[in-house]
Amino acid sequence: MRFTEQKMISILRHRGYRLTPQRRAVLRVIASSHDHLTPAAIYERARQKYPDIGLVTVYRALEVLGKLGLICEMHTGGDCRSYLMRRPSGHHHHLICSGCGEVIDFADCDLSSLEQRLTQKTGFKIEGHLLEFFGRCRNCQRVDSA
Amino acid sequence: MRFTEQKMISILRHRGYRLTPQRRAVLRVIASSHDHLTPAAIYERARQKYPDIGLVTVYRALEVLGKLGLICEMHTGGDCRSYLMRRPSGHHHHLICSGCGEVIDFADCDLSSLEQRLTQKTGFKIEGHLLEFFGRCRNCQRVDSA
DNA sequence: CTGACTGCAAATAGTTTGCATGACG
DNA sequence: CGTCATGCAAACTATTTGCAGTCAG
Repeated sequence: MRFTEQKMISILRHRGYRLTPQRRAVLRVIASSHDHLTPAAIYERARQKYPDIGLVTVYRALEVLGKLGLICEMHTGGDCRSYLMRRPSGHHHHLICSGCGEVIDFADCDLSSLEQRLTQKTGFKIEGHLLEFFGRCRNCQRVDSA
Repeated sequence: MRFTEQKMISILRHRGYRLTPQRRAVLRVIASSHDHLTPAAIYERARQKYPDIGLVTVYRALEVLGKLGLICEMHTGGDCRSYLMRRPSGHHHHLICSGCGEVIDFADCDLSSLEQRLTQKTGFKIEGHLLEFFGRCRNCQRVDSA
């Protein structure tokens, strides 16, 4: 379901972008994390493998990766900063642990009956939706009750 | 379903906050708009009724109103800035027109079966969710096809 | 080679804070 | 009248842009 590093690299090349060590570093950080990361967090981690990378480059890499559909933004309930994570292909949603930040993707949402009802009631032509669940993962539940 | 201005004022007082002309202005702007507004937009509109208000005051008023549960944040799909609008009581969701920004609230979402499935599959204890629909309102559909 | 990419520094945008003054209750 | 609230300016954080040098292809 997830993009492999190789796959990502080939998509990058195929669309005429260059593969630089910096982009590879950003790619790896995102691909190897289950959490949603801020640009700053990605920068910090990328620096461990590639100390000379600049924060600006991280921003620019994220922009490119976003354009290619390899990563996507997160919308957490609390503050509204944009978080990012790797992206399986196509339509999907997130289940986010409020304890550790782990993110699980899922795709099987059935909102069609709700959508129909809303369309009838409002006359809106519905084109998309955003659905995210918040909760505690198994680990954090254990910690909670300890 | 929506809070009246009177109701809002009484809640404000009841919780020990003062009713100032600035807060009243912010309250009115939000209460009288069907769109989601940025702090800056609220500031601009409030200024028409109360020219001396400062942007900082708008931020602080929004903080208070948020604390009281009279307004809530919006999460649009596109950029991640926090938008705000008046709030009916309790749990609800938004249907947002991508054309004009009109927002319609609704509360009748049934996600319990999906929630159960996710809980079983992942072990997460689900505590909440964020659901928003995007589309075109009747008016904007008309404009689109013109 | 050469145009795309990087890194620095500086600019910009959005939001928060410190503090003296003002006004709600 | 005593606080709480306001408004200004300045601080801060997050992100974007300009530009000269660098490197992937």
